[in-house]
Amino acid sequence: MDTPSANGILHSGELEIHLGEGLVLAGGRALTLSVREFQLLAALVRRSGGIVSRKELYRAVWGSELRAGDRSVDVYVSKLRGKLEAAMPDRRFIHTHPGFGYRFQGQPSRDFHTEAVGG
Amino acid sequence: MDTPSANGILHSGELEIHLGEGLVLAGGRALTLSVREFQLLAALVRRSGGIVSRKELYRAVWGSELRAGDRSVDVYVSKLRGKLEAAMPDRRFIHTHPGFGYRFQGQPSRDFHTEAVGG
DNA sequence: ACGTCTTGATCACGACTTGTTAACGCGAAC
DNA sequence: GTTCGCGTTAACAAGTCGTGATCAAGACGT
Repeated sequence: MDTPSANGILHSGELEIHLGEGLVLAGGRALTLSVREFQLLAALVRRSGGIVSRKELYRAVWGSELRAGDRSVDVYVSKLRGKLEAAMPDRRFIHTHPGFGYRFQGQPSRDFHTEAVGG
Repeated sequence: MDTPSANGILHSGELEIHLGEGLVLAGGRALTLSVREFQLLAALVRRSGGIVSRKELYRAVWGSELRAGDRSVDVYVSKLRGKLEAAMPDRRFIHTHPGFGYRFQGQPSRDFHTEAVGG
């Protein structure tokens, strides 16, 4: 599911992230992301399947230490979700793990109690 | 069945506990546990197969002494059972030993006089 | 059988965390 | 100068957590 590929392209499910160019293709369509949005997505996808804490995400994207009360990560996760969802409705890529952080999942998982995957 | 710390990942049967991230995979799927639920599970799995008393569990998870009448451990065992059972029905991981405490068992055991797992 | 203590399960409520949107200032492009 | 998008902070909404209370069910000795 997750190809860390040599050439600088991350694949995860139907997402294709061209690291060098800042380009993201979702199911073939190009997304328009700001620099921060892009970096945040890249940071999450690099650790696809794992939970990444806000501290780590902040370090990875902003390059400094997360200060108490700073909600930037949450705001950008929200924006990112909006754009991903616009491109691919009925897919949820970024999952919240309260108290721990966020987790990116490229493949939909045969989820045990929800997942109304239409037809 | 039980691999103590390869790199911060506990395996027990079909459970995979990533200690650093707070991530639990049950049969490949990610569970969403609260911090306490996660720590409780980790404390039980660390002593997989052995009985862990409420006192010990409380110390391990809450970091202080269990006070008389405090039912927190029981409540969280119940929550944990619920989530584990949702992920893997017809498996029972956490066993009660009345008067002693709780015991985690990763593998289903073909036990000689108990375990009527009605099929 | 009975009574008693332990454990299972659920609820309500306050505290806290996370989601989301809007306002503001800034700098770039025109 | 005006317009535009971006990034930050603030504000409010929505959701989650953890605790103690409560009642049902189970274990255990007599």
